Amino acid sequence: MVRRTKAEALQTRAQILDAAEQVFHRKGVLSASLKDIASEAGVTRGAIYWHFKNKHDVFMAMVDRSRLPFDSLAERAEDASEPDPLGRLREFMVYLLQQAVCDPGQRRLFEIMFQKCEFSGENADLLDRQRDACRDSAGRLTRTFANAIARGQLPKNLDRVKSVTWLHSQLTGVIMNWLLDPEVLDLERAATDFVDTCLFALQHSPSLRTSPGL
Amino acid sequence: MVRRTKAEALQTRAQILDAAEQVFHRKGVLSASLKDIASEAGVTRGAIYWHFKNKHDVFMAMVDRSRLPFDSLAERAEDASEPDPLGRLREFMVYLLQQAVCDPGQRRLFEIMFQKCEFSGENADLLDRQRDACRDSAGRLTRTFANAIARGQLPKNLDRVKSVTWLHSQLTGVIMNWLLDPEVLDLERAATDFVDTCLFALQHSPSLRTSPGL
DNA sequence: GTATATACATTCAGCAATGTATGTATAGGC
DNA sequence: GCCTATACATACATTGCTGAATGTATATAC
Repeated sequence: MVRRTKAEALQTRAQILDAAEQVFHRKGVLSASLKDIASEAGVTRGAIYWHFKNKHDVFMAMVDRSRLPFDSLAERAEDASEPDPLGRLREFMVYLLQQAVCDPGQRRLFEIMFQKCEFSGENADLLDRQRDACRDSAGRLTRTFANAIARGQLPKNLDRVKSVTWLHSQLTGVIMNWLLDPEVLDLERAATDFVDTCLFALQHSPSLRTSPGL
Repeated sequence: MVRRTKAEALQTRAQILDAAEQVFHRKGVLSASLKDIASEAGVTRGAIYWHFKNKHDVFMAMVDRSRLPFDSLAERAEDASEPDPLGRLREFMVYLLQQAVCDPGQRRLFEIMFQKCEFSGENADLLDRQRDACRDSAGRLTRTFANAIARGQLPKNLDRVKSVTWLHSQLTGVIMNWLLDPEVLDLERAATDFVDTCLFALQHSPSLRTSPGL
């Protein structure tokens, strides 16, 4: 091959990331070699080393590429002027679960992160970033909860830390468990019931309140 | 070194598995080499190849070694003659969560499985075994639920598949989330509240029933 | 007491992946 | 129309690990 235009170079970069996603998903992040990714992308390793520092750099770029679609939905839920914060939160959670089922790219991403990835060595910083992302979501949930409490959608004496942590765990748990065994349950149908059960528990479970007697 | 007695050989084997646990936890399963494990165990790679076929075999042996303590507790909950199946289930879940916090070995195991392990290539069968183990637990939960329903501890029209899947997801989600960020919450204290919230939802959430109106 | 299987240590060949160095043809600025 | 940075491909050296082969000293069976 020869020198491409800038637009073509960007496309090459995207091709490499697409290929990486496929290969990471098929063989696992650590087991995948740059040779694998290169041949999947229809280029040589030289091209990869031109666009990226090394495999870890490719992986990070691939992860970064796909954090966008969820943000807008989540933001609306934590907007203080939103009259129905719990409704937005419900929408968001259902959407997230259904995306995991229906969007093959999203599902692949989840499977890579949950099953095909070692958080160690070079990837140790990825664990930190996961933790940061986790705390971000927790912060959003906390603000959304505050709005919901102000509007009487959640009880005033809800233990914020406990309930946020609990709800967040529910989401990751459902996704992870379903990915492990997708056959046992039609998650797309069950999503709303799962989410509603979580919200029901938030609203009514005494064990998530600060003062047990209320 | 020289020829050891059978008892000493068994101890060597255990040493290797202990070392593997440490090294897998520190470097990740795929990144760890047999050389690492050997030097951690104070033996040479020759010793490992004597006791095991390869690294994957070591890993499998390490995983198999630690499935025992939970079984007895879980079994009591699914015993049809148990007068308080939900109470046993509660005990078991709380115990499981607290073990993840307090028992360093158990925690290490969880961290290896959740964060330091790629389920791909040679480890693909491990994913199958995870799935099997998951279905085992689901089966136990199903039987326990049946007992609880028979004894009036859970509603008659509970959707078995949905509720079992949901509860199981809660457990794995809580453990996984806490392992990612142990600082934000004292899980040992929160464990009972989390479990009670889950049980509360099982008992009262309309979204887990088969017929919504009841 | 001898023979043999055992429980390792040591050595070696070979591969596969990585990173780098170099080649090369073109795009785009002047 | 030339020059240079760009966007790759190709070739090479190095490394680290694996698995198997071999060595060896001792339990243990007989």
